[in-house]
Amino acid sequence: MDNDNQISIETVYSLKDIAQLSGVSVATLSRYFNGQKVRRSTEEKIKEIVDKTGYTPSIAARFMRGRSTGVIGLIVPDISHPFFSMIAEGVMNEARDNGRLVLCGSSSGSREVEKRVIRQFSQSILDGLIYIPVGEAEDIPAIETFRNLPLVVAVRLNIFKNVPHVYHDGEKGGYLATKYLIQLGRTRIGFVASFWSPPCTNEELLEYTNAHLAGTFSSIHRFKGYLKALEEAGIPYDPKLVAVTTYSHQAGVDAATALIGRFTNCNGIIAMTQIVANGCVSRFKSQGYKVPEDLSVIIFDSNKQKADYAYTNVELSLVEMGQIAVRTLDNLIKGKKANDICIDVTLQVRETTSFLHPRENDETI
Amino acid sequence: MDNDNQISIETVYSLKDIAQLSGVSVATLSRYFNGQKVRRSTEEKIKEIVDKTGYTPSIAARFMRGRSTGVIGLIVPDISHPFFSMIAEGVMNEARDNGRLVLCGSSSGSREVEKRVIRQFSQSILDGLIYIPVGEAEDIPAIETFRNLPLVVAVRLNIFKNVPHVYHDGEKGGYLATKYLIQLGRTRIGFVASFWSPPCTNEELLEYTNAHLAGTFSSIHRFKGYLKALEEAGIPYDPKLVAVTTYSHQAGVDAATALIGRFTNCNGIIAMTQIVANGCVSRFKSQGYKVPEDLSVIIFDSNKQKADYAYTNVELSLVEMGQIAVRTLDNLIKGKKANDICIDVTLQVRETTSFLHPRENDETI
DNA sequence: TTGTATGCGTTATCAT
DNA sequence: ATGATAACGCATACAA
Repeated sequence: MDNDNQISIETVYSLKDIAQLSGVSVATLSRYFNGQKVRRSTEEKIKEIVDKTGYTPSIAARFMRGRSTGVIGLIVPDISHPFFSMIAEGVMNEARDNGRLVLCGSSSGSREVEKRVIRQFSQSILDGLIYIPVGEAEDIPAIETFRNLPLVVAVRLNIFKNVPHVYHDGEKGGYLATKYLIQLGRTRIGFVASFWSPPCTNEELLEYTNAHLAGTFSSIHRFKGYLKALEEAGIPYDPKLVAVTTYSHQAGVDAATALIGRFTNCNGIIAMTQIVANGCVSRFKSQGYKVPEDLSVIIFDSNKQKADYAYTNVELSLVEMGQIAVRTLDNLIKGKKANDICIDVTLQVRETTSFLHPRENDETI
Repeated sequence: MDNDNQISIETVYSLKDIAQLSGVSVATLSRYFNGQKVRRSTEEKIKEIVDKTGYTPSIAARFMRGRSTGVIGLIVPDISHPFFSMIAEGVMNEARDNGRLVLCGSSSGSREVEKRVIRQFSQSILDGLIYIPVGEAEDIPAIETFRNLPLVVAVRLNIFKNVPHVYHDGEKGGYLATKYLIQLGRTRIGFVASFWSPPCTNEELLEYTNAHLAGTFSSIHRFKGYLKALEEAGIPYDPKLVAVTTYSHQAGVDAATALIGRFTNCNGIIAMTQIVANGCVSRFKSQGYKVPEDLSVIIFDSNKQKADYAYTNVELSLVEMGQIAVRTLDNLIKGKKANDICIDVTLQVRETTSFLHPRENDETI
């Protein structure tokens, strides 16, 4: 309100405008905005006008000249799923703090949609891309699809050669969970493996572990840890204790139904997500099981969002994964070499696990 | 593998390249790609080359010429929160199906961060912006901040004049929930109002309803419906039955503690989210309350992600809200006028509500 | 219907 | 250290 310049905050200014207003050439201005040194007095003049106008460079024009735009892409299978939205939070936070913007697309859980998103993205203005593939082994896009875009794969492994992958140590997670249940005196441990679209039956899971594309599934990695812990403890593997299912609440119910129907005397459960575990537990409860006494449960999850049960879980640090993915991509964009990053996991003991107190008659549950 | 052109799929092509390869001028090409009519034979030639090269227009150059980029912005308070990530899913789906891209930023629940995001966004290449403000009444950004960008506000009301808002009918939701609990014979209905940062105490809530910025809070709207239903039923309002708190699990626990501590003989609860309700319920349960018999609970939520309790809830259709926001923004971008859209809500009766069976001695709980 | 020429905001080259 | 100018890929006014 103090003085009424003819400079309006509504307008969008170009370098040329600023040059005119400040009496400094566009070339010098460009250099200034790109961090090069200018004379002290020049800087003063520029700063004044920039303050008045609120000028900021056009990222479109910048990109047209072949420079970086500060925009990175993020493709997730389903942004409404907390697992991915927490990673996205990490990506966006880290990106923002580095002055980057995030172009985000959700594949809605479908490879078909994912392809469309990738196509849209690769013709876009991105400096680089963080790609979380839909969890199906078939029909993975070819690396050429990404057209020389600096690329980081998150969550999943072994998707592309020579592309950095950021993932959790699933095998260690499966191992820790299983070992802990064994330490609690539980030897009938159910493993509920979740897939977006299950590639095999419970009978086939052990063999499928060695299949060509098996390395891309988180359930498989965790399953390997499960096997390792069993072997270490001298407990024979029983495929009846495996349920192969998907990622929904109903999937958990179905898995529990299967485990109960096979008379496995299951006294421990390892599930991939909280939603699935909720389904499992509700089914077991309706059969009279008590958690954690009769059935101890461990999940893989980030415990940020507290649920009804405080699940004992393998902590997955999802926000952190997003941040790491951005940093890795940054390195790639700057031309540095970037390697795969395996994020460590820890077991958080909460309320869904306890020592096994054997009943008089295990058969009659 | 059939014939070996000198056209490589790796290269990025410009209009000029396509002009050279097809023998059509850049102007005609430009017109063609913008949907104008060209001669049949010309179209054939263009199509052939486009197929071979995989050419797509540079959105940066397009934007520089003042045309639309197909990019819209989405600012959410916290993408890791399921409430917002489900809206984001709707936004991204609808945007994708319209050939648009979504630049997405998370404010991490802080007005300060939100300001930075807005600043980044408004100097960006957006055709328009969907803005979900952080839930604090203070320090709302000025409309000028958005620099003539077509703008749609989602979730919240009364943020800007002459800007379309897309929101749920919170008052109806509060009314439906309260009325239903009353129909179940419950007259001591606790209202757990959640805020990102509570602007008043439970004693002050009734008065705060008329405050300047109160219209921006979803809790307030729902509270109005609560009051209306009470009045209709001739039940006097009791501020002791109100708990003003935040959005976490712990907030729910605290709210329950307050309600219990005030000896309110609460037999119904209306909570804003599932997380909060979970906290509430766990606290009441530890005091011996049974859900739904002793305490019936209704929440506001989208029931997509099934929890342990199948909560009776006011269904919020969040994905749909995202879609509607995009369509509204589309209209705005096309120069059409767009009005506020109030999305209808319905009550979904599930397992956390039942008729009240009075105890012998209500005092001794 | 099609082509030519100009300008959008920026960076890079070259000269000063 | 700074300024003038060409070039980036596209859209459009204008000419053909």
